[in-house]
Amino acid sequence: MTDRKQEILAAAVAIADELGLDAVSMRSVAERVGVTPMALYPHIGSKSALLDAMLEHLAGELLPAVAAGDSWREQLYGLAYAAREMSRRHPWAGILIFARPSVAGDAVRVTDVVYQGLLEAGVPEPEVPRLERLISTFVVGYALSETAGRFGTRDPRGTRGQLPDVPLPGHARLQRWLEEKRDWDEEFAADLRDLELIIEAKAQPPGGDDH
Amino acid sequence: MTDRKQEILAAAVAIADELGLDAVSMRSVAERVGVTPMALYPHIGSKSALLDAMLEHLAGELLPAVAAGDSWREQLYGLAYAAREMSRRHPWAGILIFARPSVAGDAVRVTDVVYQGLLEAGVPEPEVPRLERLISTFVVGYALSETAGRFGTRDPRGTRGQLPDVPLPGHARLQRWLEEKRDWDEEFAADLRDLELIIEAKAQPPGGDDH
DNA sequence: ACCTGAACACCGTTCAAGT
DNA sequence: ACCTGAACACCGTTCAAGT
Repeated sequence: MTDRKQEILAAAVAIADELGLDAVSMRSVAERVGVTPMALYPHIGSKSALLDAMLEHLAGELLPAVAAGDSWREQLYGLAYAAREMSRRHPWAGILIFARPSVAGDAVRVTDVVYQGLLEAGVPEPEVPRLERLISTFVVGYALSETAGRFGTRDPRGTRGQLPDVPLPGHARLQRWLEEKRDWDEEFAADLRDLELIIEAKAQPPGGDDH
Repeated sequence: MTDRKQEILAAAVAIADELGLDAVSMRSVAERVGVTPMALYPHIGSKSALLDAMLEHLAGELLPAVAAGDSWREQLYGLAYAAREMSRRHPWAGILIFARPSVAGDAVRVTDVVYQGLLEAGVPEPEVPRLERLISTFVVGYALSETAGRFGTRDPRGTRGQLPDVPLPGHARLQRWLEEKRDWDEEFAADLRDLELIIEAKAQPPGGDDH
């Protein structure tokens, strides 16, 4: 990656962090770099390619969090928390991950760490890719729901929602818990523990000869 | 909702279905309705409000799938499959659901059905809202991953991915399974069964006095 | 090799004007 | 009450031209 491309990418990430992904335009990035919009094209190809590069940058940020951790539990929890923190640093991460089919080099390495963790946990080989997708879908979805505000106003008496004029027996019965302020850190941790239940249910003792 | 607003909404949905969400512009919608772009504003307020109306329309499409089903299992499975089918009818659904904080009237009713199902399954009341978010996050995330192609090229030898020059022990060990063609219907069903494990682990017998 | 400037076909939205 | 037309400040991208 050339210096110029690096510079363009950094400008795009900075703009997305500060003003949101919609504010990333060839024109705004060019202005930040100090150049004409058309000067970007030889370096990054197109707006679409720029977004792909931003996506790959995210995977690169995630990789360092992957090295540490002895047990598969530490590895997978560490990665999940790192992904969520990344989503808070870069609130546009979730949208990009879901909206763009990506197999960037570093993203594959992150996936590989999850594969290794699940294998170590004793998940049978044919089940591992599916469970990786299940877990990553949830983790990215959760992070995105947080940053996009999907979880924000589920109480129908919230600012934007008006109660439909039909009975809501579920909400009525849960009223007490719906009024409580949620701790999203705690909820994420509880969700991961629940997903661990699935892993443990699949896990088999590691063959006849235990090490 | 006035006839005109109905007509505008239908035009927007049709354009999104045919040409993608990005093709939905005030100008393209207006043209389809047979009117000037500015004529839309008194009826729908803004582009953002139009997207909110599209989101609410999705919840309205989901509601009929909710009525049927006797057991909580039938209800929750039925709803999950209906959501996935809706996402195939309207590939823009997932993006909109994740990107926009929504508590439309009908969306709350869908959530209420999930609450009722989880309560009936015996999940303790304080856990129900969290599990609803866990499940809905996964279901919408899965549907979006499918339509956006996130699952498409996870094999690093895929069309777009080039293998990084680092070893990938997980991929290496799973090579046989990664080469297999996936059945996404089957995978979704298997994922739902796994999530049911979580529900069952939380479930308690329905109190001392059985109804 | 790298950048510029003008141009094209698009956006959402405001505002004054028409009927 | 409902719609139009011109205008403003934006988009991504192409193409010919400059150094």
